[in-house]
Amino acid sequence: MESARDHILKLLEETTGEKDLQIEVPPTAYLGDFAFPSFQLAKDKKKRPADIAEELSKLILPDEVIESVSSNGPYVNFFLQRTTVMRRTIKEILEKKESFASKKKTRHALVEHTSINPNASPHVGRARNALIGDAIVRMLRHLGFETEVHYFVNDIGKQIAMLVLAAGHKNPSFDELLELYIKINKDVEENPEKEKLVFELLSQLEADDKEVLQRFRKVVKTCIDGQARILGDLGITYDTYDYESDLLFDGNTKEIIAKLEKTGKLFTDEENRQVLNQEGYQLAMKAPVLVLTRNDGTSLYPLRDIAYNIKKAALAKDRNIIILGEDQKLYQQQINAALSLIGINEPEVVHYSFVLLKEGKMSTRKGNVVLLADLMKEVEENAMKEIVEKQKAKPSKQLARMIGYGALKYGILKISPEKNVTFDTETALSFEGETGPYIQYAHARICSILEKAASQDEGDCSLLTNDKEWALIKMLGNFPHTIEEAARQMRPHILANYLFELSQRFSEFYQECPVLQVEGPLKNARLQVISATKTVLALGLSLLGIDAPERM
RNA sequence: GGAUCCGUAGCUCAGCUUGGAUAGAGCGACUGCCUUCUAUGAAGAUCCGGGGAGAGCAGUAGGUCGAGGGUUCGAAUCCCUUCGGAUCCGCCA
Repeated sequence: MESARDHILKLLEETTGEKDLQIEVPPTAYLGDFAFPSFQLAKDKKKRPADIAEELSKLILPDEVIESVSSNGPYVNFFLQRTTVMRRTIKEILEKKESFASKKKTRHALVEHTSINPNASPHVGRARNALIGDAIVRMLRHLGFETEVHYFVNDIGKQIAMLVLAAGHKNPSFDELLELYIKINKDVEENPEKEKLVFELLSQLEADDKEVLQRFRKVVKTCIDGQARILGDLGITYDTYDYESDLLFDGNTKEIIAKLEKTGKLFTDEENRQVLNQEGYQLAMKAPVLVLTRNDGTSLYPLRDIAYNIKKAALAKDRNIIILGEDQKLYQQQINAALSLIGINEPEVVHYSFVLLKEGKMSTRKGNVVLLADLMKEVEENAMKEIVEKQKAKPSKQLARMIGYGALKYGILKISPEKNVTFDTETALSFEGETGPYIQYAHARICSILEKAASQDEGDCSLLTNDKEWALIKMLGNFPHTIEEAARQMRPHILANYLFELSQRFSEFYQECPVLQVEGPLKNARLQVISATKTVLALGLSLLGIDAPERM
């Protein structure tokens, strides 16, 4: 169904003959529900903005959706026909339920996210990648994208080789890996001769030594299984794990070299390595080159990465998305430049900044990290304590997880990706203010009201005359536009912020508009309002990967 | 040294991509409401005064939008300079 927003845009475009006009929400409600600023139009037509606005306000006639149109200086202000819009919005949400604002599956997307080095238990900084990626996946799926999720496993690096060395022929558990990893890093740093052993392992691997390969595979498997279990507990899953080692002897790398050779940008350096000249791509480097092979012709990581990107580009039909830390920015530009050279579409990249600790940066190598698994445990325990204290719901591990993980996820997702986050446990554990549990709580309150209410008959929306009711329903009507924007920009925090605001609108509404204490058609109408609100809250939370408990 | 991102209330952040009406939230502070618990005062009370609590609501205080310049009828938003923080700048992956 056409939203009020689209309806106004259509009328404006018909009236002015212009396209791609923008409308906005006025700063205060008494100015209207939507507004059209006429500055741009005035510039094009060389008229005074106020004149245009006045003219338009007379040309656009009220209809079943628009109650009145007026001009205020350079703005055309639209007041909606509240009853109609409220009735339509509520009807649509109640009919479509969790498929509200969804679209038919007609498009396809590939999203690569997380892709943590398989060396240890993930820390909260890495979690940011997974959470952002997962939310984008969920939003895309809702918006009609058949979406496949990929995880790239860097299983043949020096870091893994060190871990293999440290593990020896033993079979360390996932929990032991972190300690081993820290120890071996220190060890190698202090004893340079150990480094030789590391490189020896790597060259054995590349020489296709089956026994060494097995040792690598075993450690990597322990690691990936452990990481997948933790992320799986958070509800984050992957369709495909792509192993870098599979690209090692892949003939594709040879083909890529051949293709690049034809561009004339590839040269062999004094050490007999294949190097790509990247001048002319405005890369902020002292020497814009990308080294692709060793002198023995074996591939270096960038070449394998290009091969991987080509693979993904072939799979991704409409959108090809990757989530990367800000440290990968320049490197990804290099990869993109190489891709464009051989006519491959580059992926859409979301870069996020790091999570810092009060004490400084996190480094798995040095061991100064907050492990995701530890934090998950802590928020769960914290939530359990709250539940027991409040005694409003039956305490259960499941509920404590819903609330605790909700707090954790929301705390990270509400911040725009390019912002540095200084992580502070106390804030992450808080359930007050702009937090996941606040939103979950609004949802749970609605559930218990609906449970107490007997009748669910058709209500009469013309009885909804309170401004808070209108503000709440208008907010519900903004949901489709919000997730479109969040998915288009690949910025889940837009949805997170929306849900908080929606919860606020609900609380304000409930403060002024009793539901159970009124009777008859008004009661039914209000029950429908909160029922629709519940649907949107639960749906929105689910798109962020957050559960919406019915009691808490 | 070069490049990119960030800098908005005491603290944490939206708003910036697409310039536009009085720059918005949350936390913390103060005030009130609501809900709830409670010792106690008088025989007692659904009332009054006291105390506590809160995933509830509101009001108040809190701003040179890091600084300086420019473009524009109009700048938190665009451009330049500058300061502070983060990140990166061939033989790691």
